[in-house]
Amino acid sequence: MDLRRLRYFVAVAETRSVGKAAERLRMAQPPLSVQIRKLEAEIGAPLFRRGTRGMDLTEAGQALLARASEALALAVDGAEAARAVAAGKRGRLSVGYMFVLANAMLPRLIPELRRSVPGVDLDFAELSASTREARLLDRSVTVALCMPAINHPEIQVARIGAQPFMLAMPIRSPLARLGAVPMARLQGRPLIALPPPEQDPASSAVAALLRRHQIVMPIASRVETVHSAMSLVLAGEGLAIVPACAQLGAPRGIVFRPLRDAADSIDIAVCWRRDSQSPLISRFIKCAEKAVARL
Amino acid sequence: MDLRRLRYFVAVAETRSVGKAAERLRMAQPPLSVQIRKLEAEIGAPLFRRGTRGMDLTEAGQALLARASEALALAVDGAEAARAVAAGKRGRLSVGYMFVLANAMLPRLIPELRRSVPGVDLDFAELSASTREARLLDRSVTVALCMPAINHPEIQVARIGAQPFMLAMPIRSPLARLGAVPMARLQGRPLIALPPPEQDPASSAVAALLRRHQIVMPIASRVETVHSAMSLVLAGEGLAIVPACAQLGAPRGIVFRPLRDAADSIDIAVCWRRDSQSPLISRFIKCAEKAVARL
DNA sequence: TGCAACCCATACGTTTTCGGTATGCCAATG
DNA sequence: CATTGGCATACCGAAAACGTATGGGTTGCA
Repeated sequence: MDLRRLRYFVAVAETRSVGKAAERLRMAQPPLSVQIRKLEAEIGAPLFRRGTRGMDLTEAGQALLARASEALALAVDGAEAARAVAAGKRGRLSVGYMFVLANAMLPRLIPELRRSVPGVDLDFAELSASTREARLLDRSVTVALCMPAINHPEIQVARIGAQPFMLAMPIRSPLARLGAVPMARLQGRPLIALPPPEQDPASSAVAALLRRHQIVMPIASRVETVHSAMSLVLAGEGLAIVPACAQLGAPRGIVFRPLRDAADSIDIAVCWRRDSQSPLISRFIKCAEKAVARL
Repeated sequence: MDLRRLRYFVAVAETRSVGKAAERLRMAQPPLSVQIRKLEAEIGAPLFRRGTRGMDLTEAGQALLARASEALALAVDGAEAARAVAAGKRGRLSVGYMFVLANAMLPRLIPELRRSVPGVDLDFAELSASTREARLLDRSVTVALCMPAINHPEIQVARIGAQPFMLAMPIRSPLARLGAVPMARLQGRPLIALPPPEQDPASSAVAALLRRHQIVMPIASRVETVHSAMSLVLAGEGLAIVPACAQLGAPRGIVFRPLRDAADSIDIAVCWRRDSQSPLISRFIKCAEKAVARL
C-alpha cells in the first residue's frame, strides 16, 4: 500500500478522469492508468467503473476514497507538524525553575513566553536543588532557571543575570535600622543555612563570602528551601543570606538589607541538555533575559 | 511523502533501534537506515537523536509519529473497507419496491436481509411505475422489486416468482358470494384501471387477459397506485383486477376472489443495472426468493 | 457512412529508486 | 587494547515508475 498510489487514486476519483488527473499531477496519462490498475489489483476489486466518458467510483472505491484522502491529509499534516515543532512554532516547552526565582521572574517571564512562542504548550515545574540535574537529564523539563548554574558535562548553561546577596531579618531586628549592614556586624549571629554545597551550590557562595570576610556565623538550622528559611527568620531563629530576588514574595515582617563591602553576587542561568537542539531553547533564553532585565 | 517511509519510521520509533526495526520489517539494517535519513531530509529536521544505545525520538519525531501511525492505520483500513464492500460484507444497499409488493414481501424480506448481509446499511424506497427505471439507472436505488419485470437493455432481471390475478370487490358485491368468479361474470362491469401500459406494464397484462376472454369492462377510473384503486373499489366505483399479493394490507370491506379459467399470472422480479456488479445483488436475490416462497 | 476527436489501455525503453552485501566509524565494555 | 554493538556509507543488481508511441473503443459531426 503506497501513498503515491493513494494520491493518484484520489486525483482520479476527484476529476473522474485519468487524463484530467494526469494533468493535475503533472504526469502523462498512461503511467497513471497503470498505477490505478495496480491499485485495483492490490485491493482485489475494481474501484472505478470505466464508462465512455471518464471514470466513476464504485461503492468499494467510495469506501476507499474517504479513508485515503484522510490518510493523505494526515501524512502531510504530520510532516508539517514535525517541521513546525522543529522550527519552534509548535510543540511543548517544559520549564523548571527554582523557587527563589519564581516570584521575581515568572510574572514577567510567562507573558513574554506566550508572546514569543504562541502555539507552544508551556508547562512549569518547581525544581529542588537536589533534583534539578536529574529533571533535565531525563528530559522531564526542557530548560531550567537556576541560581547558580548547574555544572555538569551534559548540561549547557547560559548566564542571564546575577543577583547580589542580601541579609534577611525580622523587622524588629536591631540591624534593620541600618541602611546597609557591614559584614562585621554578622559576626557570631545565628545563620539559617540552606543545604550544604553538594546539594545546593548557592550555599557554598554564602560560605565563601563569610570565609573571605572572616566571619563566623553559627548555623542555627539547615533548611531545604528559601521559603522555609524565611519562616525561620520570621520566627526569630536567625538571619539568612539570600539572593536579592527572594524579597519578592517574602512574608511581611521580614526586611532585607544589602551587605556593605560584599560585592558578591550569584548567577542566574538557563540550563538545558546539551543535546536538546530545540529552537525553543534560544527563544526561551531571550525571554528570560528580558524578564531578568527588569528585576 | 511515501507511506513506506512512514511505516519504516514508525517501526524504528517503536523499537527505538534501526537494527530491531529492520528485523521486524524483514529487511537489512543499512537500507532502513538510509530510508530514515531520507525521511529526515524530506522533513528538513532530525526525527531521532542518535545515541550510543539506539535511537530516540526528538520532539519533531513525536509530532510526526502520532500522525504517521494514524495515517498508516487509515490506509490499511481503507483497503480493508474497500475489500469488504466489494465482498458484500459491508456497504449500502438501496432497495426500491413497488407498493403492491410492500405488504406481502417486506415483512419477510427485511429480516432475511439483515441476517444475510449484516454490516450493510439498508435503505428502502417506494418506486412508482413511472420512475422505477430512472431510479435504477441513476443508481439512487441498487435493486428494485418489480411486478412485472422492467424491460430495458441496461437493466438485468431475475424472476423470483409470480402472482395470479384476483378480483377485488366490495364485500357486499353479489360476486363475493362465489368461491371463484368465472370470467364471463365480469362482462360489462366497471373496472378501476391502473395507468396505461407505457407507464405500467402490469395493466397491459390485465388488458390482455380481458381481450383473450373477449370481456369488455368499461373503465370507471384510472388511478396511479394499487392502494388508490382499493379506495375506489371500497367506494363502490367498480372492480379491480390485481395481483394476489395486494390482498395483504388491503382495507377491510374488500374481498378478493380468484378468476376461474384465468391461469394468467404476473412475474415478480428483481431488477438492477447491468453494470452494478455488487455481490450484494445476488445475496439480495436469494433473500427475495425466500421471501416470495412463503407468500 | 465515414472521419475526427476523445479517452482509456498496452507495449517498450529509459531512468529513478530501492534493497542487499560489504565495510567503516564510534562508543562502551571487559 | 581488543571486542562488541549499533548506525552510516559505498557499491551493485533488481524492481518499479515514468514517458513516448500506439492500439481500440465510443461519441459526434459531416
